[in-house]
Amino acid sequence: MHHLKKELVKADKKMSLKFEIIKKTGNARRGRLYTKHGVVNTPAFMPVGTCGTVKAMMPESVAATGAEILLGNTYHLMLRPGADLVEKMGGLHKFMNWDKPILTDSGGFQVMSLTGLRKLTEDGVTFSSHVDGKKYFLSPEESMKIQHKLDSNITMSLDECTPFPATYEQAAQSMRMSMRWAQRSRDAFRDRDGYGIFGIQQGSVFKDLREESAEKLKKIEFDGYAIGGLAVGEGQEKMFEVLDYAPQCLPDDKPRYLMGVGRPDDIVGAVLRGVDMFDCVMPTRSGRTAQAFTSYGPINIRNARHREDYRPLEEGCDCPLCTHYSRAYIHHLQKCNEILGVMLLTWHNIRYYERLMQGLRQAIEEDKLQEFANDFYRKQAQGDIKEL
RNA sequence: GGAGGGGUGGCAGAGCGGUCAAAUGCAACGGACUGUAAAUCCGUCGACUUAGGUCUACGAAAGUUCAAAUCUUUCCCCCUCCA
Repeated sequence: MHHLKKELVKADKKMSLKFEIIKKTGNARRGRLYTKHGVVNTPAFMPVGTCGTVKAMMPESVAATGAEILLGNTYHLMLRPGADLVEKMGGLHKFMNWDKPILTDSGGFQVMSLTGLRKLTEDGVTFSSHVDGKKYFLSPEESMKIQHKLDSNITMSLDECTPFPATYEQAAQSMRMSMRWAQRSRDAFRDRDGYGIFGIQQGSVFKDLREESAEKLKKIEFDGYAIGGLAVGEGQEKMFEVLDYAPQCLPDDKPRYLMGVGRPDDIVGAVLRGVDMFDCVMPTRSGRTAQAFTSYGPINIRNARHREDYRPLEEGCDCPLCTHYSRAYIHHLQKCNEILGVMLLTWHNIRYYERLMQGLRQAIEEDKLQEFANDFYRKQAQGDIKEL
């Protein structure tokens, strides 16, 4: 046993995160990712906890939804409370009372979303903090250092999330810089058992750029490969076009993570195309803006038609909202801007996502993914359950 | 009884001769949200409309004026203070 483990480590010296695929159906995979803080069953959805909290949720509640891994953010935590403090407090897991795996984004998304507040050079990015205007410098090396201090299980290499639309030249230039940064990130990453680093493919909507990016990343060797720069305004059709080839040029035996995606229908489509991991603010942000996810499509619970609806949000959902409260009540809470409304709806939305992932995983295991997807899309298209 | 202040769109509240179908906020109605600068943002919000306009509107009525939510008179309400 010991011997076997030693051999594994020796043979796989650089790789410190184990990933196994237990079943394949078409391009879809059912896998397990082993980290120091536990196992992640894939396809997996990671709720977003940017500032060391999944907004409006207690960590124990997040765990109760079935989520096995969270996303945190380098940029936000570096500003507040600062990486040194998190380290001093025993790492992000302990600090925020979440003992399951954590993946941290590198700040690459903020390179895109904070245009105007940042200056980009080959060396790195200088941000003017959106909090107080103070200047912060983030390079691949700096981002790795911070993510080490946060003690995240999965470190993301620093990239530039290429905005859309981009010309071929812009996309190529941006992608190539991200690849240089990927190498620098990998070099600065400290391998430890149960921890890993993911590279991020870019290339916008251009097939040969996506391929070139994948080749470069494979050469560097990562524990997992992310697909970045999608769901940034290109629309689902174009995104699926890219996903028809992008995951396939990444290594087959490593997890594939589609960053920032997405709506439930995006996720189902992406799983069919071979993606294993997702993160998105959609369930949490929507919880705060009255959008509720259901098997019959998203609904806006603030709409007047829910005012006197005594039914649960979703029949058969086991979240606290659906088990104990009516649509009328959550409608009322949201209209009154009550904190509880935000809490309950966030909980429901995350639970909806996690149930969807459970369904996808089971469908892959049972070789019924296509039926599952067909059923899913049929119901989504059908729209909200008709009023009684 | 005396002195003063006021009545504006569902509510609060600006406007005090033309650029006013009337600021702004709230409410209402709808939409958006994809590696979180988000408990946020964006529309609509008198009625018709061939979308250019047309009509009805700032307590009521009557006036002044080319022109009135804005000025005058009377009336009806409301509020504050003094008897």
